[in-house]
Amino acid sequence: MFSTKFLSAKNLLHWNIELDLNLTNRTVKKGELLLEAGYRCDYFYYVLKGFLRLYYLDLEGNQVTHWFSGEEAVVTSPFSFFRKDKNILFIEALEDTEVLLITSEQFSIISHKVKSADQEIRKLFAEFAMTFSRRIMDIHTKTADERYLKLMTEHPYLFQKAKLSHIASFLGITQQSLSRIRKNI
Amino acid sequence: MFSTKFLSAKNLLHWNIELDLNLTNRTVKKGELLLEAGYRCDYFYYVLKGFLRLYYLDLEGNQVTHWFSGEEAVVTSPFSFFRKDKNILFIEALEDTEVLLITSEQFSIISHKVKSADQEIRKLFAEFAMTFSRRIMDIHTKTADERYLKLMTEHPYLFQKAKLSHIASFLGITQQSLSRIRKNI
DNA sequence: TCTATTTTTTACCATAGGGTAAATTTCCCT
DNA sequence: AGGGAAATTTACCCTATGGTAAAAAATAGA
Repeated sequence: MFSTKFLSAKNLLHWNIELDLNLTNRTVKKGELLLEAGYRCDYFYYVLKGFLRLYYLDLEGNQVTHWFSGEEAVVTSPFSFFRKDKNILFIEALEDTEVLLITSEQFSIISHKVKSADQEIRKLFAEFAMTFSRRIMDIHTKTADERYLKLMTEHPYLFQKAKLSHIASFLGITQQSLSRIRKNI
Repeated sequence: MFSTKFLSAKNLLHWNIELDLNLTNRTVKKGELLLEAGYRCDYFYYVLKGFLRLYYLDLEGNQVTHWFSGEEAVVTSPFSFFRKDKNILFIEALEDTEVLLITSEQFSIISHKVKSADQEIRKLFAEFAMTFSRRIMDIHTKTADERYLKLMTEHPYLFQKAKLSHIASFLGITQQSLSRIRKNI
């Protein structure tokens, strides 16, 4: 859900030629996984086309949606990419999806050659931190109904692409509760 | 709660002389506010000594603790500092506290002169994003009891410095629920 | 178009945690 | 040390959401 003018398809493809990055891309069919828990995540994924869902499994094995990511957005499994912790995230394509893969080596090249790169990425992460921060505030101050309505308002297209069960776990409620909420509105 | 070797008192005071930053510091007595909602936050605060609590008010006017920050950590009101949105955070000193104030201008000077600055700050924000991310996962998969025990284990000193009402709202429960949880353990 | 499968809704009861209020304990301040 | 204020605990009932299970609706495949 995060896009940045800096990490745009245009810039990336330009740098790919200019800086000889050798960026690769990958396509994932609807319903298939771009990344599985247990496998290291060595990339930033830039979504050229399609729509992704990030989820993990709770102790009972239920999928919990952590994040959605659409076109022109950047996504990764931060615990794995930055810390080399064991990756717990699955990344699933909710429609046929095409991504550019960016390794940390390739990103280093960009950041050496493009003066503002680190600063721009810093901004991107500040946005990430703020969004998660805001989400915690919403959990602590809004009811499930209010969070649902807010999501509907801010990301209506989500309801075209994701299943209600995905959205329910993203909101931190069961599918049945979401169904009940929808009924009362 | 975030420290970074890069933004350390040692480095900051060194740069202050070397780069002629003119950093100022400020002391806040226990119980007083370093920042109030409604006022712009123009600084990164580096905590030299003491302990801070960040909170905001919900619609009923109740304080909701969003974050704690101890010595050698960096704190700010990101929505205000980065986006120039209206600041909603209060920063309260839970004990006599001394902070270094860093403006974005001063930070720019550092980042122009110190090669790795933007990269280090990028790491700091990645840590922030991951911590908030993890907190959302905990809210979605753990009971209040489990979140309380985790906090006790990971940040025991918190219980020396903060009131239980602060901790309860940080965990997203009422003080009465926290009391009940403590009784059952 | 029909059928099988998946997704969503509905219904029922169970439970974690909230709200109010009062009792108790702890902490300050003089 | 004593008294008043603040913090914490306890008790009560209430509500939002969870869990299980089954019905209904929607979707996809042949």
